[in-house]
Amino acid sequence: MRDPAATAALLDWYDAHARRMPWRVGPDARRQGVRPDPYRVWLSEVMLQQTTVAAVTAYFERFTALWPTVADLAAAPDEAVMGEWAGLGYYARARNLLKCARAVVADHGGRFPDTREALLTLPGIGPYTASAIAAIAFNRSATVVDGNVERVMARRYAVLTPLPEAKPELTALAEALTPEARPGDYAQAVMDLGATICTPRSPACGICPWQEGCAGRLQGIAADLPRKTPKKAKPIRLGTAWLARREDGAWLLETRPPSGLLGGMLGWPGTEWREEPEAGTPPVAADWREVPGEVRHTFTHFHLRLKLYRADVAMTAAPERGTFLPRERFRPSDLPTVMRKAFDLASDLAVEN
DNA sequence: AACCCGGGGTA
DNA sequence: TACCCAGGGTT
Repeated sequence: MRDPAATAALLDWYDAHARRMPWRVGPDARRQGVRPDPYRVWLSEVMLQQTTVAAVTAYFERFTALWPTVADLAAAPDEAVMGEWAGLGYYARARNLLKCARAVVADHGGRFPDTREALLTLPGIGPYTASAIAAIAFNRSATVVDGNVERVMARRYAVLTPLPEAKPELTALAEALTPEARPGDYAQAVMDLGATICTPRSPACGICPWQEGCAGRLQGIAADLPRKTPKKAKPIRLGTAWLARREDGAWLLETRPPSGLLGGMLGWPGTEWREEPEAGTPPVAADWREVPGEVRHTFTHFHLRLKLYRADVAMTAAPERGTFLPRERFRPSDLPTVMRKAFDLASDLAVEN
């Protein structure tokens, strides 16, 4: 049900308190009719999938400096993009980012389509991102539903159904409430509200522009919403990795398979990661030394404990797995975090030798 | 519909 | 520790 008074209160609050972000157009420019660049909106929204604003900002600045337009990104080598994405997580996003940029250039003349429906056909653009780009970049009245919006709706309407079962209900409530005017600002306003006032714990209901219409607050249950079905405990998986350095300083690395965990990223040769330990074979014959300690890292659905071995090998070494990456082409920042942790731990050992 | 997929900040 | 996050793809 539309609520013009609530919409006005929210937009007033947004105009006064909108968070500054590199991909946003400031209020002054917006009043002069400046629209955000669809490329920058798209890039920021993909980076923001399951990732916080604080984590995204530096990556966004780096990407737009390296590749100012979608055509620049489409022309970039895969390894360059995967390397720049390293550390941000959910690496399927980076693969789909490139696919999408190349599709925009090849199929849409280098311009993003301006409807939610057309945006939905592009790789890596789902219901949330399609609505966000349509509303923010193209001023279309699309309903944006992310974790913030789900929480705000669950509280505003005191929805007791637990997530994820409640998703359709919360989406319908958000759609019914979406106004026709200023769709992009409205979408970002609800999300800002969820991020800064209607927070998961200890919501600041006393300063909320929607406090009067909020059933959750009236019933005193806002902080307990949305309800969630319990999650499964994460199992512990074990693995071994081998870090070999050649005499010329090159490191033995692999490009991981294009799909699955850390797909398409650089990594150290090693065993599979399983709950039961696995012996495994080193990738090259050498005098392997055990690295004291272990790497601990938590993924979406398991905890990993990684045992490391390190060796210095001759120029004549012939590895059965992996490729020696020359020192000048190896940047530790190109590694996903678990692999960078392994490098850091093994490097400490090298100093002692 | 269920499952897979990172990483960091926060309480 | 557990939870949270401007979700999407695959099967």
